[in-house]
Amino acid sequence: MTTHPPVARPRTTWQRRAVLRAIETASCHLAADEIHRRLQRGRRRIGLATVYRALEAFVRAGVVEPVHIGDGRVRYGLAARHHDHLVCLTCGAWEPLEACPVPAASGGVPSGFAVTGHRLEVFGHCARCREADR
Amino acid sequence: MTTHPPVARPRTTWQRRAVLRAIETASCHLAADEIHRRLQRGRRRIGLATVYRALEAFVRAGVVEPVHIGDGRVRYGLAARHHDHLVCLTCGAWEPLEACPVPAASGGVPSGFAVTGHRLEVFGHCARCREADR
DNA sequence: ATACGATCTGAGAATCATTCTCAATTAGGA
DNA sequence: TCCTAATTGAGAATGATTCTCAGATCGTAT
Repeated sequence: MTTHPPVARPRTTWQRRAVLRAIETASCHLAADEIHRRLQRGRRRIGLATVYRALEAFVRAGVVEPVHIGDGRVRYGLAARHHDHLVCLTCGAWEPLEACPVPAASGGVPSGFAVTGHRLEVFGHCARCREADR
Repeated sequence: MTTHPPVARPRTTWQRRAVLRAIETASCHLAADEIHRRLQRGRRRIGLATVYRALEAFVRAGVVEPVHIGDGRVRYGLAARHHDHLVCLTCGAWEPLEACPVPAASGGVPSGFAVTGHRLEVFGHCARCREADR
């Protein structure tokens, strides 16, 4: 038999290309509505629901990675990039951590598990908030 | 001068004690509405908004730690406990990582930043999914 | 113990991100 | 080109979280 499994094959549309391009060219992670707003600047309109659907497809495909920074909305970035962050529990500031403190060979991971990446968030209070708090 | 800074000093109320106790006695992370539901079982009623406010206060105080697992709601656990996880990108399985691969002295953190904790998520594909995928 | 002011609470409305609905459009293989 | 399933847009629906405000309560000073 030649029939392939009933798996949905994603289509290539200008909308999805636009969403991916927006993420690729962004200097930081973008929330869905930010991507949507940026795309409104072009000639053709794109619906917010479409942006969400495209993001869902990319995340499922492993191309894009969702990140929660605690402000109530999800941000998206290329999965290939490295994402470790510093989060201030007082003001909510969220900034990338340059040096990655996670050893390449992650200890404690079961032998059968194939590691493809990781995300580290370091919590605490930033200098500014500690200063203001005293 | 004896006057203390105009910083809000949190009060101890039975509601906050109940919320903290619910988190402490839980076997896993709880979402706000789960905590609320558990507390409804007691004699006295407690409002959902109060649960959220208590959680906010505890998170700000560094006692409780919020965790996003991607289902659209935030879960809470004691900050003292360690929370590193293994996430399978294929089946979505999410399990605690016993050994913590993150060095105690997190490198790359600015000197002014007071670290109170961290969260690590290691992505990949579990043995079971890799087996089923071939 | 009592008084008083600041903080906290409850209930429901309001907000906001995300998902769903459905008719119309479109990608892409035959 | 044709056909069909996948995709889209607009707005409604959903669901988590936050806000509002009057009344209850905590904790310090008296």
